[in-house]
Amino acid sequence: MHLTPTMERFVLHWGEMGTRWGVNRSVAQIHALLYLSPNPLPAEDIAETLSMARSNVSNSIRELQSYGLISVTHRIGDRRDHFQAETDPWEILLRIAEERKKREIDPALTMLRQCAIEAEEQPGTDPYVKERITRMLGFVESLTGWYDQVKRLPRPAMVAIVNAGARIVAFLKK
Amino acid sequence: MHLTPTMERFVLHWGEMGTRWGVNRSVAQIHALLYLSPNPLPAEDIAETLSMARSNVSNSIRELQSYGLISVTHRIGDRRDHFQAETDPWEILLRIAEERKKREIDPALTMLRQCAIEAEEQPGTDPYVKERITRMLGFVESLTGWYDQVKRLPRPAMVAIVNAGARIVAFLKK
DNA sequence: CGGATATTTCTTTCTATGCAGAATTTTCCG
DNA sequence: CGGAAAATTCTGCATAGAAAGAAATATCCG
Repeated sequence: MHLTPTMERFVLHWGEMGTRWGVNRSVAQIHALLYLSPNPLPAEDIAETLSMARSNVSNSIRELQSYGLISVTHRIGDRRDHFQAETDPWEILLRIAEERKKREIDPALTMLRQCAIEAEEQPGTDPYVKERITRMLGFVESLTGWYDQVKRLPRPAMVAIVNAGARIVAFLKK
Repeated sequence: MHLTPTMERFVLHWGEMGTRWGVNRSVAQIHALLYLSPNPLPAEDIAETLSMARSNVSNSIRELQSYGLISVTHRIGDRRDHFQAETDPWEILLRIAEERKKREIDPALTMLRQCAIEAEEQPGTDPYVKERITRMLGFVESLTGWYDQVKRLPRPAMVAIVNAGARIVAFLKK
């Protein structure tokens, strides 16, 4: 697949962004490429277009699949896998959020709960320390609770919330 | 400063989290330590408690300051800087969000806008590619617009929104 | 079954970044 | 003004993680 200068810029920037957001450059670049591509691409093409090793594409694809960001399709008379990306930005955001929650937030919650229990049991624990831990735990719990509810909403509802912006508060007061 | 096993666990986990969220281990560990510490700590103590080089503490402190997460205080008869962390989780979250937006999102927006213009100008550009770029741009713009409004809200309003959870939609329909 | 094509796994570089320690600069007090 | 204490900047090394390439495995078709 041929990259126009615009596509190349997009792919490169997306790749750099990835490194700042918990995935490596290759994964993010492939994601960008598939996001832009009008049609599904076989791994070989991806490797060639992005000048990276075929094995690297293979591993990166696996990572993208674990996020649920890409899917496999086939064409008659071609036994290679063809990959295509989810193209709805909302869906992309939510799938990434879900996976990162699983990988990052859930373990953090476990740790915080454990710390809270320990701090309670250990008699000598500084009350300030206790308080800081339980406050942080409560905060993360309430945020994840909010997230768990909101993520189930139909897309149009999410759009409505975002469009309402800060006016949401006015509604709440009613 | 002495670390209880609970504090140590907290600090270590926070450090690992940091690496997944765009700051390095040292920065996150220091942040965790200061978050837990009942009183402000001088750099020397931090270095000793966490067994890291004094220079490393110095650089990490600078990073934390650029996020607005810590502040400097002094004690009479002691000319060393003493550092203390913001302890309100909401404030912590918002300051991190603000800084990451500046570092990550704003440049991404610039790139997307540039790509959108380029794609428009270049006559041969695939309409699908154009569409994907403008959709992503619109999405990020609307999210950041939402964020810019919400971040200004008083803390109690944010708490109210989070506590309302998905019920927020019911309000919107009214 | 055999061999071509496709894919994955394993091993080996390579490189960016984190961090320690040295060197330098700044600050403050006698 | 010295010179001690504190803080920062600089330099280089060590290492984790990313990516390449080799080797192994799987898939499919004649």
